[in-house]
Amino acid sequence: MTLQETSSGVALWRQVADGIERGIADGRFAAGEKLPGEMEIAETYRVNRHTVRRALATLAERGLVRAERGSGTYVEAAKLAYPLRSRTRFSEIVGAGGHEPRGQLIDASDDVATRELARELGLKTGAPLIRIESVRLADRTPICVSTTWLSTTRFPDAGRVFATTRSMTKLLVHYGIRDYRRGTTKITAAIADAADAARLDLALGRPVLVVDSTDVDTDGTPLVTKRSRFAAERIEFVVESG
Amino acid sequence: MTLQETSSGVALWRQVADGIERGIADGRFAAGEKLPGEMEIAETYRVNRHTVRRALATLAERGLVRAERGSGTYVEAAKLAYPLRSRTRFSEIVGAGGHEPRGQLIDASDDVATRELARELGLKTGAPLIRIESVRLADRTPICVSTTWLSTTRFPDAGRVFATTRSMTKLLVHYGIRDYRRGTTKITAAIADAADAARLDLALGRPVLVVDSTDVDTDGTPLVTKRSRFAAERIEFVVESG
DNA sequence: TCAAGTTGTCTAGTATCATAGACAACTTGA
DNA sequence: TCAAGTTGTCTATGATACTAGACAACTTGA
Repeated sequence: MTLQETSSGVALWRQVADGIERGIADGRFAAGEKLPGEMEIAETYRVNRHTVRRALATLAERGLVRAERGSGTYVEAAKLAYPLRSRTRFSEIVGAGGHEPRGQLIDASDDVATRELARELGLKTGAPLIRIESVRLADRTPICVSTTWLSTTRFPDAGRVFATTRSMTKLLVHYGIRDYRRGTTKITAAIADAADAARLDLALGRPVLVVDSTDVDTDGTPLVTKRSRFAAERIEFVVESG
Repeated sequence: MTLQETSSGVALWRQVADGIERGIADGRFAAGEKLPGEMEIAETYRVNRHTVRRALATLAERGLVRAERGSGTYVEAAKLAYPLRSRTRFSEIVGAGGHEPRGQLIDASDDVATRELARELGLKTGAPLIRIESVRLADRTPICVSTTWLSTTRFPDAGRVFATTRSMTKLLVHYGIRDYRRGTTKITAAIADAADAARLDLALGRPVLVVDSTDVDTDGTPLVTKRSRFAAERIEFVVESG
């Protein structure tokens, strides 16, 4: 276990805290168990004991661990049960993206097409769009936040329609579109920004899976494009092939 | 665009650097394009110009941007597109993008099957395996590190064969397997550990795409299973559908 | 009871982070 | 040619991060 020696822009105490949190998340430190002593952790990460204490303090503040004077520091929280593991298919998560009635509208606002968005939607750069920010949950655990763009010309008032229907499928039906399919899907990963971290209830610096996708109608005409950010520690995509 | 105000353990310059990098990754700043001036970026993120310069310096060091005195700072790199199909080969993808693919053996050693590995490969827990650690590059830039497991019984001496052939496809041909296809693929994301970060020439704390996959022969019999870690900032998976 | 091991708290010094301002060196377009 | 706008470099200051050492307060088990 070696940390960054050159300046990485991530504080040492944060790296230690993340390391311990990962240990809790993947079961190396089980719930209720005693963590190694502060001195031992300090030696493991080759940092000062005060640095370890700072790391443990942030974890304690978030309720992950509990320190007992004279005794030790104990793991408080159990890993959340994530039902979206083995049974879930990529097509159901991403293909159904935003179509589940579980979604929650955060914000809808006007936007204009960047060159990228215009190309995805088959519009001209600067074309008026409606941008919808939404979050989806499973068992009250936030799974992903999405930003969806639709053409204002094609779907006037889409923000309000989405707010009432809370479903992208129903929204499209409202505009006379009964069937559509996935056009392209691109997947990469990034670190959650402050806003996404807050909405996903994630610690800062935690990774998210970023999925860019565009849905098209049966003729292949682009309808909506969106960017979803999934909490990587809560999700696993399964690609079907063969 | 708001940054963490309370102490998050992530330096401001790093948050700015990540923000700009994300802009490059998602196309808000296209390759070759000029970034906003340092003053403008500083105002956007509400930080000092020196902080922006520090952020840009790290991006320049990694080859993502290039500063020109008196003129501006320009976007240098684009992400490599990596299509996910049932028959994709690393060499074909990289070669198709006009880059030169290279594979490099890091280590080959004996291992035994955990329950997970045994299930993937259709073996019994504890069965002898050969574990191969390798890294793949495109034009001298490391793209991914992989850990590959093969049955020792089925592929005796596989480590040495791989060392000479430097290609999984050629290794399988050596054992009389002419064709194979992708069985399952699971994708998630994580933070690079110290070893992977070093091999991928990544800063610590940077995200990787973790791909677990198993290749099967034409009968569906599992041949090899592997876990690959892709540098998320250099790659984008493209799922083809419809 | 007592020694060993634990967390809690204090002081102090050095390095890095972030801000602020000024000016030099250079490019671009009018 | 010249003004406006750009990046490059310098000095300076305060806040935060990290290390170091010491000791108090407390728990545990022999």
